[in-house]
Amino acid sequence: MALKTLTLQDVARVAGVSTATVSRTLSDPNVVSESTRRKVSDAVKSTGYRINRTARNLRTQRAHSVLVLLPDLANPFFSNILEGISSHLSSQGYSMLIASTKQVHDSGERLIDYLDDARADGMIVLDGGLAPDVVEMLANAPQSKPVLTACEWIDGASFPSVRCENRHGTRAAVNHLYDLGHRKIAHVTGPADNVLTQTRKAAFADEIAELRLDLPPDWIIPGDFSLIGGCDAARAWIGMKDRPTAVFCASDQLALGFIAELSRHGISVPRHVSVMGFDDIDLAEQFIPPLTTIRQDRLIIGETAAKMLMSRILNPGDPQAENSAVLPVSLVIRDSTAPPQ
Amino acid sequence: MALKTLTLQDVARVAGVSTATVSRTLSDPNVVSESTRRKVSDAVKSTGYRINRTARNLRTQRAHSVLVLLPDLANPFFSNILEGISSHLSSQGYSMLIASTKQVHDSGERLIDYLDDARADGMIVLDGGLAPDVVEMLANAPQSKPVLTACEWIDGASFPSVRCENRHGTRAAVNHLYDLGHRKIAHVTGPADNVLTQTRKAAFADEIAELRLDLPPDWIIPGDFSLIGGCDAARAWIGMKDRPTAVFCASDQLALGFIAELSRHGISVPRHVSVMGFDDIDLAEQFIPPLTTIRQDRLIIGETAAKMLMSRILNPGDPQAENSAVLPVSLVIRDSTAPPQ
DNA sequence: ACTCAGAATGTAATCGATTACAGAAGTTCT
DNA sequence: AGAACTTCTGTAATCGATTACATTCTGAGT
Repeated sequence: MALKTLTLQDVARVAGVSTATVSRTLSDPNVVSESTRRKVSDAVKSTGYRINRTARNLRTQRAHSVLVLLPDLANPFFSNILEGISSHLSSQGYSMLIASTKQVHDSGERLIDYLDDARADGMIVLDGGLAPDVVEMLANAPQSKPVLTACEWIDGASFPSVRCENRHGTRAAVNHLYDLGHRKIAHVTGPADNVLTQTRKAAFADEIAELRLDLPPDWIIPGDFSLIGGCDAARAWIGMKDRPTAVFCASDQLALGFIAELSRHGISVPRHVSVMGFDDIDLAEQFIPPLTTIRQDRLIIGETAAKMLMSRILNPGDPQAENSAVLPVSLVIRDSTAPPQ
Repeated sequence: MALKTLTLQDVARVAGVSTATVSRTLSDPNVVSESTRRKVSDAVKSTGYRINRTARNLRTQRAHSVLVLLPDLANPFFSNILEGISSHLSSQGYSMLIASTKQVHDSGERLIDYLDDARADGMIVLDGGLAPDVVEMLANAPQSKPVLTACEWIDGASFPSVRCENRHGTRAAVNHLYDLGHRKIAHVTGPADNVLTQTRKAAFADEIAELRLDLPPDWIIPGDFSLIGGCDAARAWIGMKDRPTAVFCASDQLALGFIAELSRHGISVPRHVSVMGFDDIDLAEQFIPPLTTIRQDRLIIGETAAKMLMSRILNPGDPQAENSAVLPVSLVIRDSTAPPQ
């Protein structure tokens, strides 16, 4: 049962040619003659030969795989992004390795090891909150392997990145609420140190100012992108003397938690207050009420990131490699927003 | 900047010993003398040497990584399982490769290639719906590398597996509804060809029979584990002449979709009908109303699967390797169930 | 001082594919 | 026919770590 591993040698012997010829036939069929090509492919079929990637990787100095780093594997927000990444990578014969920041930390492994020890040819970072020393290391990547950030990015570092139109999306959200007639609009933010939080918060404040609306400090409610954060924010809203009539949450999860908590207090959306999210996760459409939100296409984010990274891996040092991409977002109007009472 | 890659040779030269000694020092410090150990570790530090895994893998005939196969990366149900798997693997110095059945199919890659071409040392399958020819191939795994199924399993194949107490969970669900006073209980199933669907459906029917309750055929409502499936099922329920007063859904997503659709028709849960799910996904607790469900601990499922696979990888042919594990589930009572009107 | 077991280290083969270089075979042109 | 290419194929070195086997060193025992 456990056959001896088949090697190029075996195929070469069966085909009656040298290993070099077999290798060439496999990697670039056009350089060998028609007859050889047939002999070799027959031999491959009859022996059931399959290439040994490890050997190939050693010789070519490529791992033929890419590391994706996320803050938290259990967060469904990333699933579609991974799907997009993996889809492009596998079309290129590359595999996807996954690690979460938390685990890397727990297991005492240094992130950069993946790049250093030839396990991966490049890296896509989905976590803008990497510790500064880690960022430092990546920036001086010893083998100068490409690193790219997606969704989030890292302030102060200059990795190429894929981002969404966060400013534009935020302003579209505020405008939507304004158009419905809202004049008292609050914002539930993500975690304080997050780049998306900062960008969206600033865009929110800018747009509110441009519309000449009031913005008391406590209408910026600190959150953390999670369901629980949304619940907390809802309680903060409930406790306000002068309650905003609309709330723009920095993530869908926040918005869902917010609505859920309100509902436990007998407050109904959008009757008593309009609520918006950001992301358009799968559940947004199915929630009660279906959530008005800003949609980012996570599949495309993933694909774009993978494409950009692959092009840097395959053409290292190409000066005209795209350095960053900004992807569009769109306003999706559902039932969680309505004119104020 | 792009330094020549450091090899064992370099370390050996600096430390003034042979490559064999360096290698031994790294893999098993106890076999070398105290003084050598220090010389080598100094040399490693001063050169900044990092092992080349590809070379090691080639020589040891191990990939030091495991492939995880899921039906659909975008399904949040799997995230926690992945977290559990990855957590254990990385503690063992192993990496996790991920592929989705869909992509493998799209890219024309054969699954077994991963095992065949030395990219992975073993495989965890989270998709019970693999095509029979694929299963056939895996079963006759050429290099006899271990394969294991988790959550779902494959009828007719005898891979070791990690499962949950599906029967017990289902019966607990039915009993909970019965205890609340329900006598007319329906079941929304998963996709027809799924092993979990079949198991839970059978357990449901058994328990109903044991309780001597009626079960008209249309009270088994076909679904597909998804939100949309739940919506469809809700419309089926609405269309019934004699409506069941409680519905046990085969997944949380089904239950959420079910409740959402009812709500769009002005029907409220649990006032007009009690609804239960299965899984206890993160959102179950935050939904309105919070969902009564059967909890499976997905982190532990993942960890268990990884442990079992690793033990088979590290001790191949160990006859006393655990062949399968059945993990407990628990009833989580929240607000989506109540006594009938 | 001498033997000998055991510990520590070194030498060199090995894993399996790729590829630089050289040589053979086949074409075209004068 | 011979020169000058082009196209194909083969030989052998190479990627970087591991490890079987050989060798040297150490110290205990007599």
